[in-house]
Amino acid sequence: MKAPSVARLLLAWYRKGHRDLPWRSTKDPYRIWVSEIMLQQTRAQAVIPYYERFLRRFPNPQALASASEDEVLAAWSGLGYYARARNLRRAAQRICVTGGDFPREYEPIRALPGIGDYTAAAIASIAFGARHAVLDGNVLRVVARVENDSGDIASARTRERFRAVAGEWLDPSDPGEFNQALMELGATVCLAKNPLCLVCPLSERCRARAEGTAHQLPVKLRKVEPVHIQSTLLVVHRGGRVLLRQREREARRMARFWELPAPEQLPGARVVEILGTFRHTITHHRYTFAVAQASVSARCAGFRWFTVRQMREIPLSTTARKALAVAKIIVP
DNA sequence: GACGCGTGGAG
DNA sequence: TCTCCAAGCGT
Repeated sequence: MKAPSVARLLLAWYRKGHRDLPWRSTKDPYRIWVSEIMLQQTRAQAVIPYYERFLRRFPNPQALASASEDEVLAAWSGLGYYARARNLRRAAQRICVTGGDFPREYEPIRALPGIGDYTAAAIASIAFGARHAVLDGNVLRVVARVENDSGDIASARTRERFRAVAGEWLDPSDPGEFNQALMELGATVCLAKNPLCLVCPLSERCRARAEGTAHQLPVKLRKVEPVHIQSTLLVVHRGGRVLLRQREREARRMARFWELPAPEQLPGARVVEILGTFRHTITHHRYTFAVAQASVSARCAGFRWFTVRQMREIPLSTTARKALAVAKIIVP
């Protein structure tokens, strides 16, 4: 008797029960799109509240396209990778200019800003049933283990090989559900650290499990050394308002975000008292910030005063949020 | 191909 | 406390 296919095993497992995530209950390409962008390098748990708030605020591409960049960034603030939000808005504008309907084919979807191979395959398969296998971190891990393939997943050759395997596995009758099932398996069973092989529907045909190599796959060679940085953020408040500066439009990262000044950015400031410290990591940069209460005598060109209420309406950096929490001006 | 980009959770 | 990394993309 022929062994059941990967797709059959996987879909049977998936249909038996999976996490109830809000974007699973829709085929609206706009909602699928927003969820896929938010999920890039971001855990589902972190995405859920942002997804729901974002869609209430921008329920369709037209609403998103007509919003200001600051409004969109404010809704994204805290989620990270802010280029995603800028690209999302730009893509919505492009969609609205070209008729207002979300593209239905892989190629035009792939051509939108912020959409790469993964996201195009995810949207095309989930929203439109197109036969494209997704290749994300979950799929790479599952394929590496089932095939017991120790290729470096940062290399293009390995990724092409893995993509071919996922394409072989793909269930042509429901590519979208198959893709989600494969990613769900990676997210909940075929875990990076501690794979739950005992409950895995693919364990019978998993070569890494047979060889005992699951925990060391997939192989990723490159590694960036962390850099430790110490700095100070100044909290200047006066009459219930706090002094903030805005990053330049051209800044490489977090452009247009409002943040607290460092001492060198506010030369006239006088430190009154150190209120505390906190840590924050941005990619491989590990910051330790001291939070200092400070005062200024003169007016501060390029700065603006914000109330706590106003801060909810602007893109506010997470370092500023953490520092203002240390200063007990906002609640974390 | 290698980097840079945010954040918070898990172990 | 520290490391690793989670539904990637653009340069």
